Amino acid sequence: MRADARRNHERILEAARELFAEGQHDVPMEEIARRAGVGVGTLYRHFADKEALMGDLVRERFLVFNENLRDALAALPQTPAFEALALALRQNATSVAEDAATRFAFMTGEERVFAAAAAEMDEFRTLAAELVGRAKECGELRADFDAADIPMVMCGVCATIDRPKPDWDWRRHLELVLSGMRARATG
Amino acid sequence: MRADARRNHERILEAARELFAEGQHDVPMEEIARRAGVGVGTLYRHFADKEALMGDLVRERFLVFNENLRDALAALPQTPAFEALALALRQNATSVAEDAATRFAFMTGEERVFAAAAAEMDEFRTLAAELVGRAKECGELRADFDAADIPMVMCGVCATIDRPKPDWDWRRHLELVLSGMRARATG
DNA sequence: ACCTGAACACCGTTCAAGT
DNA sequence: ACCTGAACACCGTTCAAGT
Repeated sequence: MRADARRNHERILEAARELFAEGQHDVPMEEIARRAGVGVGTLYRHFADKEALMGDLVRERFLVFNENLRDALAALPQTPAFEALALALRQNATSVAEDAATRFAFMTGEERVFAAAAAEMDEFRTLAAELVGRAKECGELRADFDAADIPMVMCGVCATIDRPKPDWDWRRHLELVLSGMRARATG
Repeated sequence: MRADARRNHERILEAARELFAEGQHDVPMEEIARRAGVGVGTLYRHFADKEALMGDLVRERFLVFNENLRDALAALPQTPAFEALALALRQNATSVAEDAATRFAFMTGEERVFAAAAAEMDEFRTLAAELVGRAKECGELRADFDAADIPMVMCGVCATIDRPKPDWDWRRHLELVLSGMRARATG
């Protein structure tokens, strides 16, 4: 790939992140191209369509998620496994809250958006399963919790993050879910 | 309103429900009009725009939610308050799961969609507050749970309902949340 | 009063022409 | 190889003409 092409690729992603961050709910491809300083044709040369562009944003976000999960695993066993898991989920939610582009992609994205991040999502599942296993072993996480429940509950918290209301607070939502995950004290 | 106009109004809502139920993610206004047997102009005579149409679908769904909450209140005190609340939430989630049109409206709707159902949502909040109060009184619901958390967690479960994945199960999600809501046994 | 559908606007996507 | 932007397709919405 030529140097100018690579630069354009980066500029397009950056322009998308900027425009979504500026608050409009959706952003036209035309506008993303203009902000990136390229023609629409160039945008479509780099990304098959809008879903592919959003897929790349999702992919980058999963790289961050996975780093948070790896940090959590690295903190074991000094940190109790449930607390390490809870911290990683709080970090992931915060990272989504700060990135309007990914949030839009998560909420409106069809299958093809997530297909672009399949490898990273696989790694996410593997790391989550490891962490969930460790937290169950020490009896801090309820025994019937499944690793696949992690993406599911995160999806729920994301929905709250994405539609802020005066009397909603996604941190409360997450803490409530964490509380449901925590094992009850055994008699 | 003339009889034929009233019939058209009903037909349009019915057509929208049908088409969304048939599985496409979104449905063009043109297609809704055709299915209802009217011109697009007529559709726009009955509903200011697409959001207003979806708002009416949301409004009807809230009528069902409120009925479920009233049933729960009527079952007190024979039924324990927390169980009555849990049943109502399960019924509401099931009703959303069976209505693709409302689900789409909930997930993609902007403020204006919910504005159309403002009165019904107010009643929902009132009923939910009453039920939450009763469940706290008997110590079955955790004391720091707020009535406003009900719509918030339901929004999270809706997100799971709306994007089914092979290893996700919205009923599990709801039960997990309910488990987080339940008061811990006091020492 | 209410209905109709051609026409317009907006935005995702393509492609012939350029460097 | 890569870039450009005019052109096309699709869909939400309007409005002049009809009953």
